[in-house]
Amino acid sequence: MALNASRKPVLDGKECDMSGWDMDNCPVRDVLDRIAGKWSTLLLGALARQPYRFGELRRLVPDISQRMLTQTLRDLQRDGYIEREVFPTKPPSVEYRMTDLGRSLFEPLSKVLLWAEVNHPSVKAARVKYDESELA
Amino acid sequence: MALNASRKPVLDGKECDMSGWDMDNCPVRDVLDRIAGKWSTLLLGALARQPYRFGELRRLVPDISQRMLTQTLRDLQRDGYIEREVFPTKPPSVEYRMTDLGRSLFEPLSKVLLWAEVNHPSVKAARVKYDESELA
DNA sequence: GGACGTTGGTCTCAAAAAGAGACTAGCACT
DNA sequence: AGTGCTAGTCTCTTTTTGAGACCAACGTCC
Repeated sequence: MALNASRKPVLDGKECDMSGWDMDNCPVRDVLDRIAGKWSTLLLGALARQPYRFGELRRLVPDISQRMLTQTLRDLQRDGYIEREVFPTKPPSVEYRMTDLGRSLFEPLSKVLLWAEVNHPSVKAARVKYDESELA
Repeated sequence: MALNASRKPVLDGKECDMSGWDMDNCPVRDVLDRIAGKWSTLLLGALARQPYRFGELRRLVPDISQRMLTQTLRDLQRDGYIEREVFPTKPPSVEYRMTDLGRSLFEPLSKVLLWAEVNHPSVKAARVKYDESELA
């Protein structure tokens, strides 16, 4: 059984030590499952810039359904990342804005978004390579 | 229409300026949609520590189905974050390990994981508060 | 004054994704 | 000979998501 050539942590243990993670009651999963949705990061990114109203967000993210927009906003609100305020205009308008907690989350999250933007070519190249080797 | 009280960017524009995002062909979405899956970050976190075999990962993440484990690993492999190597043992064993690209992604990603761990109490508190105000 | 647009949703139905569990093949161990 | 290990795949059911109609109350246009 000489498989395990290099079994030492790749990252500094202080930065992110998952060894103590309780898989059945994992705080990281509990938090991440919510923000890992298809639309969550997108909406957080938009609201990190400025507050938006429901219809503005719908226009900003054209291929989201109203159903998912409502649901995602509710989820983000429930977890405390955004606030919802109704204005008694006619018809009533609703504004969504980021909370301090949301901004605090978006700080590290924006780093990942930036990574994605920068490394998109590498990922696309990897896909091409994989697909080529697959059809062989 | 005095809704828009504070419409200036919340974060430093240099860090993450989404203003130029093309929603119809967005690199960030293209990359993130893959790693935003329920299991992706968990597997990346595990493989960031050390290489694992299929069965080891299954035992490490008990509530993942074999089907989703296979599929998620394939997706991560296709995007170039992990490598798959088959050893001609009997029965054959398969080892998964992180690539340099994967490690480069996991660096900012681990910051988000850390945030989740640290701020889990705040999120749970926000949920309680929301649920209380809802049933009123 | 009646048709139409606007607001922020909800409701229903269809499609896609995910979960549960049986099944595979070849070999080792008992 | 029976059992278990390996890394999956296949099928079936349940959950999630998407597409689109519908809502009520008001403003505007003609």
